[in-house]
Amino acid sequence: MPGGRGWGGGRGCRRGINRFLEPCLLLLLHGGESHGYQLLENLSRFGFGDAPADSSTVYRILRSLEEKDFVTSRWTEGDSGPARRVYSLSGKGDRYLQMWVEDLRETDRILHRFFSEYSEHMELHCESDGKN
Amino acid sequence: MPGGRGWGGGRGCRRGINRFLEPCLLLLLHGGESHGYQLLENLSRFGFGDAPADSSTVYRILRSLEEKDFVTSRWTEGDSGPARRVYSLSGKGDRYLQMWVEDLRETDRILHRFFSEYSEHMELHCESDGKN
DNA sequence: CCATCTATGTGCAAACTGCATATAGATAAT
DNA sequence: ATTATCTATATGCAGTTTGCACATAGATGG
Repeated sequence: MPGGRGWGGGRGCRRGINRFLEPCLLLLLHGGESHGYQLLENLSRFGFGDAPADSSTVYRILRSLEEKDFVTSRWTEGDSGPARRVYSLSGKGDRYLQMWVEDLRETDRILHRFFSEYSEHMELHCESDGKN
Repeated sequence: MPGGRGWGGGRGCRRGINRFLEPCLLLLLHGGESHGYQLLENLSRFGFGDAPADSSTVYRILRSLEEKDFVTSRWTEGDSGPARRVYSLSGKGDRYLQMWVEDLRETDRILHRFFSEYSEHMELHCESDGKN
């Protein structure tokens, strides 16, 4: 099962768009520097169905973005709570976001191609074919 | 890099929608029984950007679909060439396709949520901010 | 006989992800 | 003061998916 909504997903069970958290984080950082925990909360704006995004995945993506120089980070002492690693988007990261957007537009086209194939096909099979 | 179009992808480099070949194959089989090689050719109808879908992936997905009783298969001697393993969609597979479609609609919603967040954000940043 | 096309498959390594768990400072409750 | 909870970051692990390379084998044409 594709691990999607309603068909029981296990550990490595994936669904939806690959690495989709990455462009979401990049977009959030385009709005200004932020730290992992805050980004995690702001990710809810993108409404991932039900699940509120796994924190470990978020932190790992942020570190991998830094490895590739798409973001930079520095430690700061907040007004309260433990120290935070604050990330900022770089110019390279900005361009990377643009590539992601193009890629997602292509994904969107592919998705709609599927939907149109689907409805076109289902028009010809509108009688409920009682398959066993 | 997300392995997408234009940023160099390696072996385990994934992109786009997870297991997307699965609903495509199910939809093709909904149109009538077929074998792997033929399905592989018909997949071009879904226009996966440039790459024409990897054959090993297609064959593996077909076997995994049979394992879960979403399709059945039988061997046939064609008019020409080697024997073919011909797959047929089962009723269970038909329902599985419906779940896939719902899942893809949700993916579509999430994708458009991203796009609207993106354009909404970019409206406020229309001046080209020369990030280094 | 050899190259090529048709057709199906395995091996492998890289990559992604969700869950569990670890760590630790700060804050609130008892 | 001790304990629990919240904030914040991170690692380990195992399951899953994927693309590339490669293997196998029958059929067909030169």
